Amino acid sequence: MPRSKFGDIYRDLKYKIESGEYPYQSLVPSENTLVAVYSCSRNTVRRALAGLIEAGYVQAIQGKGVRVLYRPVPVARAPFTLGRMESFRETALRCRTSYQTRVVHFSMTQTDGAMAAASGFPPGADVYHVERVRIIDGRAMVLEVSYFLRSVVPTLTPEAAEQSIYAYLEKELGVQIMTSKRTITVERATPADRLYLDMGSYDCLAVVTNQAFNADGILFEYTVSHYHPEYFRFQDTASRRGKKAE
Amino acid sequence: MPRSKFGDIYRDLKYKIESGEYPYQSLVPSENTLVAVYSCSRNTVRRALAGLIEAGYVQAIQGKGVRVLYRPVPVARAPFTLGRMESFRETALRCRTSYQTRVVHFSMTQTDGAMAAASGFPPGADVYHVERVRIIDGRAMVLEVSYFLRSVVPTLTPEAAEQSIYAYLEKELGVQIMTSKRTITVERATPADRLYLDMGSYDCLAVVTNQAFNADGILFEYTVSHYHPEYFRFQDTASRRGKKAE
DNA sequence: GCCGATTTGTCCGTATGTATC
DNA sequence: CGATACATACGGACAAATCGG
Repeated sequence: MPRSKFGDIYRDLKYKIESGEYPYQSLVPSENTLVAVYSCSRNTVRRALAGLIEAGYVQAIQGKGVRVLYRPVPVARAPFTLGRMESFRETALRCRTSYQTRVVHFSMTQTDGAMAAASGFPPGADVYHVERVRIIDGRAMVLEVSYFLRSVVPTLTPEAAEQSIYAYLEKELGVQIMTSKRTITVERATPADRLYLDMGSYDCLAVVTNQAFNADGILFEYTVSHYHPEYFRFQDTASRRGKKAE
Repeated sequence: MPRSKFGDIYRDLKYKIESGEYPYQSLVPSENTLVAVYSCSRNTVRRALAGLIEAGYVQAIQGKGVRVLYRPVPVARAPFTLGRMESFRETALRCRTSYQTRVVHFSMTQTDGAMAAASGFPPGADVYHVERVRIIDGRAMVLEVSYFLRSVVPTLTPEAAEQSIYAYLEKELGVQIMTSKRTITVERATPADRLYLDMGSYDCLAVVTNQAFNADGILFEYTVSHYHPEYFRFQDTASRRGKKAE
């Protein structure tokens, strides 16, 4: 379902880079060449390139060309990588591992003052409270504590939570995540972490708090994920100019 | 030094959002309105908005408008925040804290096989090897192990490393970081960490590995930073569509 | 439910500036 | 200097989504 031309070009170029057709340190064809290849305007080519730049795949150099910075990641050191906006299920599929979700808590409650301040929910709002353990290759590696706003997510069941909640939200309720704010910190393992995860001798873990907004700009999900250190990895790319020059 | 019109508009809108003129959940003026306000084309307005979307400040909703998602962060919980591309010095200044850098190792060496594989440098390349401890408010909080490619950075001194290396590179050598790839993991503290940092009872820390490319697309810096858990925080925003639709 | 106005999303063409070679 | 390549900016056109009458 190609919904945009620049998206098609983005994916095509990305594939050509990943497959080695445009190797590390080489220059991709010039914008004008790509205009001819894809039969589109320069504007459209530039939008596709902008996506690759943001993804860290290439770097544009004025007057020279667009250089490939992508190199395949050694698989051994990438058991579980964050970076893009994807669900646990998508991540597991991408990594080709067996996965499983266990719901260890499910209830309905209301936000109190402290929780509202931390999450961004309005105080006294009705929310679902779900706690899940993510299991990869038989090892419990993530403990996720989630809250869903009932005014946006009116019905939620432990069964849906056991599967992919996002698939359920999108297909059954028509709720889509449009924007997502994430914060990563390192914190000491709590008793709950030790109870549910195979912490071994580790006493800290990676904590990712996530706020998700739907298409109406309403904050409807607040999730705190506790990752086992050995299964946490986050990748990121930053470019200096060309975007905002702050 | 306003070097681009869309940059000016981006900064102006950002300021208006931060100052509360466009409050949380409100809609900023429509694109056509902004075109009239700033006397520019719609394309230019849209690029400014694209920057705000990527920064997580706003969310565009087709047919409705552009909604403000920004809310000021509680200062108490933000001692030291990564997220943008900035140097230690810039971060310290932004957080209005006293800071200090101690160079604990300085040498010239060559990359061996394992190091080359991890860093991305070519094997056998001449590099500077620098280890620095970052001190904030009297507490040693970051241990940084850096390697600089000598073919790009021909001269480097312990004195320059004690100050801001990036300022030195940019002003003295004309070397600029254009693209930067970052990976965040959580790892067990090493003896070196315990030696230099006030680890207390923590046995893990946040590890940020960084690869920096210059304007020619050459990888010239590889840095591994070990952050004390209490002083590490990373923020991020993701948007679903409008960019690449992968 | 329909229609029209508004608003954002996509795409095109063109022109000019700036950096590299 | 000229040719090439990316950066910025302008203008116009149509599609898709939203909302109100």
